[in-house]
Amino acid sequence: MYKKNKLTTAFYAQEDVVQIATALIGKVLVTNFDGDITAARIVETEAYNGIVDKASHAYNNRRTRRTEVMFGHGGVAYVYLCYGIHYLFNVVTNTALTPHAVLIRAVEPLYGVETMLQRTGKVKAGYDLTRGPGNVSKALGIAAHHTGMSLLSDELFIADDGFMYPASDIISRARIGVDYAAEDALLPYRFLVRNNPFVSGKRALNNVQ
DNA sequence: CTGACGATTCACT
DNA sequence: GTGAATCGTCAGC
Repeated sequence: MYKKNKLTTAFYAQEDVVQIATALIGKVLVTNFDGDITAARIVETEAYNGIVDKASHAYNNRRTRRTEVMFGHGGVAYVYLCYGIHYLFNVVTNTALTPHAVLIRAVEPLYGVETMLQRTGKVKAGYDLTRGPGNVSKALGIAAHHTGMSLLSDELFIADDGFMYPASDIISRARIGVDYAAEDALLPYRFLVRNNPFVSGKRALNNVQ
């Protein structure tokens, strides 16, 4: 399912991470772990612009065991534990030594809802099933050990199924939870689909022009 | 080795 | 709106 339409190495290697974060809106994130297939359309992303971005883990060339994967080539997963509880799934972009990444913050389920319910322990498939980055990883079965996995693999990849949101429905906002990043916290690096109920944050703010 | 903390979520008031 | 949960990571000693 969707395997023939995987995004390519060239897509992930693009120079402008903000452009990639925009382009990922509407694409399909697919996981196939242990025979359980789940797929969901991306409706919210955030760009992290490498060493010059105070909100990025790689700011100022901060290179540690955790961030090392971002310093490799694009097209691989960067998954880390946040607040000791939630795994956040990122797409590494650009080429080696340019540690760009895009955080997938919300998706809309397309396939495997039953599996998502099992993974999350939820009984009902509401908007909160895949709303917010922690929930996205949980529903799709993504955890820390997937860090470094290629997005060209058959277990974890992103595909283009031809669907596109109207450009006017994709809007930008300041990123969430990055107040520590000073002036960079104000950059409009968060992209979301207007009026989409799976998008995280306060509803009203997403519906505004 | 130690302590502080986070690209969050959920239950509760 | 507020606060707790919970642990890997990282800087500092």
